Amino acid sequence: MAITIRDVADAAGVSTATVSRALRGLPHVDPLTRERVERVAKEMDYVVSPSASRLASGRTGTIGVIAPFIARWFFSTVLSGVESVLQASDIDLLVFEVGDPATHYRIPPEQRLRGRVDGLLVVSLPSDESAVAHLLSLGMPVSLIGSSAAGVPSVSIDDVAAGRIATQHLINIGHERIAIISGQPNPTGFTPAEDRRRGYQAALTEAGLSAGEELEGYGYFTVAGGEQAMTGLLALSKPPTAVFAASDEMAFGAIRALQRHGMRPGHDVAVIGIDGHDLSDLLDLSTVVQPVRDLGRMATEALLTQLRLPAAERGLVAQATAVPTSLVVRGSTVPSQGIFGTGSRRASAAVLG
Amino acid sequence: MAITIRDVADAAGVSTATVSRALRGLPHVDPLTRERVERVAKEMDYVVSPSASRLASGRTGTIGVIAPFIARWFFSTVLSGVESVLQASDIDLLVFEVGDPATHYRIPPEQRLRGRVDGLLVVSLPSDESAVAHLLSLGMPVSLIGSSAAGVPSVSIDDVAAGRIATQHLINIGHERIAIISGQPNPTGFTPAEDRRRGYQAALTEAGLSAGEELEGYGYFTVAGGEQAMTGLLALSKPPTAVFAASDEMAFGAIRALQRHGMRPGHDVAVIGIDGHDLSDLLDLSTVVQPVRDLGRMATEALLTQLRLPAAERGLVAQATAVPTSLVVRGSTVPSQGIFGTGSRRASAAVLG
DNA sequence: GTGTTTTCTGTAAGCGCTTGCGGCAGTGTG
DNA sequence: CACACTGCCGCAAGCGCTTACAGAAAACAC
Repeated sequence: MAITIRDVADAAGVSTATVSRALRGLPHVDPLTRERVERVAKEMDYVVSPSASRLASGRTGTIGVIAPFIARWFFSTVLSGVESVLQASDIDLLVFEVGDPATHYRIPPEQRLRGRVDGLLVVSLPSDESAVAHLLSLGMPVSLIGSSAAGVPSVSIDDVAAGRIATQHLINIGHERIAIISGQPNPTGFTPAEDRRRGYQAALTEAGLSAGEELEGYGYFTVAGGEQAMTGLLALSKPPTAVFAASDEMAFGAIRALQRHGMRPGHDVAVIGIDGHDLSDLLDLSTVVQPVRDLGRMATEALLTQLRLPAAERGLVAQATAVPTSLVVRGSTVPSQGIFGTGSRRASAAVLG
Repeated sequence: MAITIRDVADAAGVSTATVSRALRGLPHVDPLTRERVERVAKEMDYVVSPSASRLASGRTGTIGVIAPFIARWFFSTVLSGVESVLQASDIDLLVFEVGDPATHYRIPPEQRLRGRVDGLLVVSLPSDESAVAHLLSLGMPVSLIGSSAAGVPSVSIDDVAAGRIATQHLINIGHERIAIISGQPNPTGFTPAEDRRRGYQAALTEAGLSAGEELEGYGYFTVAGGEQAMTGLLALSKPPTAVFAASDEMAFGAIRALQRHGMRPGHDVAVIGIDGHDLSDLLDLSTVVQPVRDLGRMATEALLTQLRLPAAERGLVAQATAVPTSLVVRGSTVPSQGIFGTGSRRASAAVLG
């Protein structure tokens, strides 16, 4: 049915070996021959059979992305960054959704990977020693996104610094009773939650503030998780005046909890998140922006670089790249503006007047 | 290196053919033999080589998802629905991000697909005749998600009905000057935008209201697009009192525009969207909820069913499935409540009291 | 008991590429 | 002019499966 390399070879008057070499840009092919083969192949609308090529070469031309979820902002944004790089490189993208890092996350078993992908991008790997070991035992290039581990290349922000920046901002605008909402301090959780908390604590300590343990709220990295944690904090006899949420979605949840209590973010309680979520602007949320799409992009490029190297030279460059973040201040941390920016300010003024 | 079917065959004392048949659950294998082969294969930790299997069988065990974007709520949610079905079936998922339907959307060229996937899931296919034709010419099972076309199986909501329901709701709560924000009436746009507008117009007509053309706002299906369109509407000499946005993200944009103008959604201008976006609850947005994850799930199941059929029997069942929606009313269409639901209501009550 | 099925299993021919190796011109070198 | 190179190219052996097809054995019929 479909035309094969044999057909092209015959039509071009060369052997299949030459067609293969010519089409893949390998050396040892006469420029004129190459040109002729390319022309013939194009005319015949020939396209290499991926399966045959993979079987013969042992390479799959595919990389896998392992992520806890697909449908959440952070992960889908990373994914689109990955895709953008891959599009130019005719490498395929295989997606594995593996569930929550804190609970049922698990790297697809070797059988699911072996022979399917040449390399792996792992998003939000749990800070579990064995997970890292397992990953390395796969014997293929790996690149982490959004978390890091010794001995594995990774691309992420400096989470400790991000937590510190967010917290310092709250301190700078005059808060002293500052809570945090983050993921459970779970051994199998993932490092960013832990690191951001460390940044938070460091900032408090540096400012001479104490971080009461009752000001640490935990929850899933979701709107619901943030809402629940914030609700808990509001129930304290002495609630915080400001909250640092370890993700924008958690911050959204905090905002929601405030709303439900008839309070206004920025006005009654300051809120800041981390991420630079698409909708943080809409919700007037201050946040430490991380270039999520670039995270995916950079990690992919690093992985592709590895893959292009002969296997022997790999792994010598397990680099951990930290990309810069930027603080974006919005109404949720500017008391005088209230949560809804211009609009609410006017409305409030009207009511108050 | 890796162990092959040959090794298993030798260890089990049978031929490779028998191993192949036994492991794939084909008939004509003695139960005892099958059991033995399975045990040996397991002990040896054998896993079939995908490339070899694909080359020999001509099947790829992979389906492709073609979507305009990956990082937007609707698409990533569909994708996760697809994944959830695939996870149980050891079929691989290849993702193709193709860009905006209204502009540079284009189905990956045949060469990119041939030999790579057995079937295709196409999300938000442009209502372009040639795109459909191209798709069918691929000669592989296809299933559309979120749009429909004659002769191709599809899973989507009834967009006309959804538009009508949303608009009727606005009419029901007393509005007469109702605007719409939707995508450009572009021939290469995608059908939902068009259909939702038709539902809007039908509802107006049925209610004896006229739809002035100046009340039709256009923009991209994004927050920015919605904001821009809403801003235009607000600049009218006689702005609408209610707005139906063809997607929740556009509705978010509309809300944002209102905020910027010092107006409150639900209070000054009613807003309703379509989608049931994760954050519509947070923004107190009324919306016509569509079960997006299920869309992906159902389409995938339909596709898998097709793939399991012998090629000859396929295509006879090009069914267009319409899944039900549900109207969720929130503060953005309940004037007395204002935008912030319970919280604001209480606040208002306090103020009013 | 012979002839016919049925059930199970093996043989072997691919599937369409890649790649190590060798051959054969053509070009330098002494 | 013999020699060794160098540059191109073809041969052919796989890569690890799947799947007609055929054969052997067991089960059944008469």
